[in-house]
Amino acid sequence: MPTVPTTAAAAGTTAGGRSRRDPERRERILAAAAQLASRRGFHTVGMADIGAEAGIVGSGVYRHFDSKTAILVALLDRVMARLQEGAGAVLAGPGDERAHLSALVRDHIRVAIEDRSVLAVYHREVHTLPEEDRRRLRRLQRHYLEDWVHVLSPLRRDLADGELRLAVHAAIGAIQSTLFFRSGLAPERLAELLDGMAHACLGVEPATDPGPEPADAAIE
Amino acid sequence: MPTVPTTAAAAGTTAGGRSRRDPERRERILAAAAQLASRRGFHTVGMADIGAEAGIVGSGVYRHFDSKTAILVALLDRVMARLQEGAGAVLAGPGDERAHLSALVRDHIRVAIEDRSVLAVYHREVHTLPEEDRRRLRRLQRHYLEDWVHVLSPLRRDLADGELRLAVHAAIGAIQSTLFFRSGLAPERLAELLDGMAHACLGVEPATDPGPEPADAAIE
DNA sequence: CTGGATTGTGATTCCTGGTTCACTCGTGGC
DNA sequence: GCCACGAGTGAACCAGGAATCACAATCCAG
Repeated sequence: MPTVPTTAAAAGTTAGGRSRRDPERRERILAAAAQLASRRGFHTVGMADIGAEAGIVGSGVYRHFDSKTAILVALLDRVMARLQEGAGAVLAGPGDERAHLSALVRDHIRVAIEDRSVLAVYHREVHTLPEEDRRRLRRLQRHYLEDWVHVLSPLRRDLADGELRLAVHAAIGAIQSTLFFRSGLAPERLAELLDGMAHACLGVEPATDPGPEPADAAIE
Repeated sequence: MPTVPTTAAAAGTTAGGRSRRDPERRERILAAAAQLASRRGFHTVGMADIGAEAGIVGSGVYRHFDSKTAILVALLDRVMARLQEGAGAVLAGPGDERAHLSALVRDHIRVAIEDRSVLAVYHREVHTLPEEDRRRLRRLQRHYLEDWVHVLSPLRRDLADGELRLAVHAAIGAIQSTLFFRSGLAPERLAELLDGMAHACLGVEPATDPGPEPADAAIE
């Protein structure tokens, strides 16, 4: 009755595949937390749930994270970092404002599709974080947003400062709408449509030139 | 040391203003819950907080609601109903698809600005509800969305079904972006910009005609 | 004026879920 | 092969917060 690893993965001691000691357990925990939290909300999932989904028991998670919120923080930190890196790579690359802006849009779409669940969690749970972490993340978020505004600004001279920010928020909001419902569209088509709508929000024609490749340019 | 009503409001027995028995206590509780939850997240606010903000003690809330989640449900039900009523009034009114669509956009913007906090709570907390309530609300949400799709469809013959839904989601996402940051813009200007961007997402020129007035047409 | 229903209070209960702990087991270095 | 250490386990602990209860104050009928 005991010792039978219940869940899928069946990370059994002897069974095929990974041994009881999983070197990437930490990753699996993060993935599990992201997955569960995006569906049911972070506070409704217990350590037991997260552990189970990651192939261990609830208390075992504490071998990898100090607390439950530490998991959340790690998760959100990571996705925010990913956005920043993308933006950094874009802005460091060649091209004019138009090209840069379009590249920013495309990179955000990429993250929204690839890291869908984590980004959804971010959007819903930042404000539940303890003061300090929240501040830090919000600051990063503001920087990221500022990158967009800075590039958009010369293209939309008709907009005041606050209006530029609103436009950027709206564009990102449009992109992230895909986080909250399953369109069922093929990823390419999805990306294409989001791209068009984000640009429409910004009031800027998309740069036809694919622009600087944001892919792993400045990351590694 | 006891019996001194600690909190602000000082809803004291004799003091000026409202008596200890507030006829609209229920409303104040809902308002308080919306306010607090929109800032700190629903699960991080306690019954004590809600009560305090509403001028009573935590346990007193149970005179008006059966449980904590009952408050949330009442809140979300209400905002969803408001959206529906608006859409119903719009569609019942005169005008072609263009006019209807623009009116839908404007009504959603109105709700997003007026009921800002409740809508924000909705967006973040629907999926934490118990199965049954969640289903019900999601169904209503789908109906509402369907209203938009139905009107948009003839205007965007180039889009497939799933693509129409995506566009609507994106437009609403753009509008609701205003829920999550303080633009500081004047409400009229804010509404104007959101209107433009939502239409841009939908790929439809806004109807210049103000269209049918959604205001309290079919509500009372 | 009086009795009953309603609203509000403070203390108490109770339980969920995060966290800790003592212990076991597998692994990797010597 | 042996030892030390890190990963995983199950039981126990514990706090915080939702919910309950007995009681007081208020309002409204009749």
